[in-house]
Amino acid sequence: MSHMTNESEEGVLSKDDSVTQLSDECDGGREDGGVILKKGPWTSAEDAILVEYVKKHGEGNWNAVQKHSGLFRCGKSCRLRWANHLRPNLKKGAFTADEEQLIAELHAKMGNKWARMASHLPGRTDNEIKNYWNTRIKRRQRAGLPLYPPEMCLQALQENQHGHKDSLNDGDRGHRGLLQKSSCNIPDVIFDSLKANQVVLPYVPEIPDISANSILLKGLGSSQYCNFMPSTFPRQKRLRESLVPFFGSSSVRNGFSPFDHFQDDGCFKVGQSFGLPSLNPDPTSENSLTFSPSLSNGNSSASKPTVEAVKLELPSLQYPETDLGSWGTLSPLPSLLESVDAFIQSPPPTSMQESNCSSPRNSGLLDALLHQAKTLSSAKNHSSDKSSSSSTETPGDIADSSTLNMCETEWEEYADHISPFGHSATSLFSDCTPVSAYVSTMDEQLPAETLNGVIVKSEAGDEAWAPTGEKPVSLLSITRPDVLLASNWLEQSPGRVKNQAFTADAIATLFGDDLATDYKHMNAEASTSSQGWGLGSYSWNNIPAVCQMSDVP
DNA sequence: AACAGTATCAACCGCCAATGT
DNA sequence: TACATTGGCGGTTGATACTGT
Repeated sequence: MSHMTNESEEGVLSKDDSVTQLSDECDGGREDGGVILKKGPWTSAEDAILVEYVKKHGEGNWNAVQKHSGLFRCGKSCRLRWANHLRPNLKKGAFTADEEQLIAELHAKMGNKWARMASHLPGRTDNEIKNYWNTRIKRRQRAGLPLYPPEMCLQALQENQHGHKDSLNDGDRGHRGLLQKSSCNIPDVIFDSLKANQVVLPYVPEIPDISANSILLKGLGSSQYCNFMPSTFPRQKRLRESLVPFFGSSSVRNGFSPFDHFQDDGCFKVGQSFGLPSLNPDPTSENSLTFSPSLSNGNSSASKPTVEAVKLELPSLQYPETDLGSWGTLSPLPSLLESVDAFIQSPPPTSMQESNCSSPRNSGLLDALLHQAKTLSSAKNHSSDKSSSSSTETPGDIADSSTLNMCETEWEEYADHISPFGHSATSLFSDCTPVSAYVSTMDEQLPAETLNGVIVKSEAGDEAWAPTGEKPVSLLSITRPDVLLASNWLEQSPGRVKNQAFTADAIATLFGDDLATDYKHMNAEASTSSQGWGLGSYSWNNIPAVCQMSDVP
């Protein structure tokens, strides 16, 4: 008959444990094999029993502990107790500065892989590291400090740039391989999956697997402190948000964009980790863009009244070890920007080969919107121009165009103006919307600038909680992959001239003729620019935030 | 001193993959 | 091959300690 042995009878239960014992007797431990297993804090006597058992029988076979040692603990509990508290060589006490830095470094590379991180920290347990990260580091971020020390980011990226593998990486190659898939290459994974779903389903309402979501969030540098996109936002609204970029036009004129750092998620994370500012359109200064020292007063997690905070994983510098060098160079800022620019102009071929329609790099929401706009434009002009875009393609553009067309075809199947990726894709991008938690140091370098008279409209749902004394800031993002990829897509297209005209029509349809005119004009300039950057950025500079998907018929 | 809010820590839970039967 | 068991992992929760009012 099952029973819960009174530890006092065995000399196990101490006075201090009486409450626990009573509690266990009340709601009971888990009954397992006729024995009610104890839960709650371990007593020293239990520890002694477990230690003795492990000395005799070694680790493992934890379920046998209960059977053979008289401990009324489940095997899992025994293993956990041993691993976290009883095993030899455990290092207790606060983390040293070196350990803290190492944790940050490891987290930057691994994300929430606590066990793997623990393997690099002798004497430390995954639980310790996890708790540490969830408390001290978060607090650090709330205080406005960069999550990852800049010097660490710099070092790590420089090492990657030179193909150097430090001891940290050596022990984790297998995982690194995985990371390469789950970090910068995550979008491919996710969107491959999404595409697969699309084959079966006409509409993918959600990514069912939270892990996929979290992976993408990791990869795209989301942060629970940098993100306040409500997960329950109406799809349409979220899609609209995902399509409303906020590029400062100064980025074109000056040849420098504060968001050049963010041309891919890895680079974004670099920037984020460096405490680079986020661009927060200030709804109160209608046409201006301001760099806000957002979320820097430590209250970011307190959320805001109107927007449900989405609990997400902390950002990570999960860059692909081998690819990063070609993706971006982290060195003093100008070099970084140059590298990113270089990437923008010459994205790694592998990314195009490996990714497909489902990859946000050459497809995604912006493509979909553009296509939609094109369709509208075509209808508006009573001319079917659908084949024209493909007709301008050159053989070298097959890959891009095919994937684009593929997406367009699929996109057409979604008559509700929802992303072909469904809510998930939208929300994924939305959820990845970074709102920097770091104090801007670039306010003076990059003064606020108008958006060509376009009124920035901020809705309640667009508003994120802002630090005390500040007004809610819009979440409209400048680091959106869809924006970035759109820039790429437009830039790379050999049939760009026609596409530009075509796109201009689309923009005219969506946003008005003025913008389209500006668009064409700027494209003419951009096409001669060695920067090769103006097209995407300018076009998105001028898309008014007031445009809503709901406006699109 | 009392109370509330927050931080910290230990432990549990559910899921999943590997392994065994 | 199917099912059960085991171990590992990450997320979450609850108790306690700490701090500020």
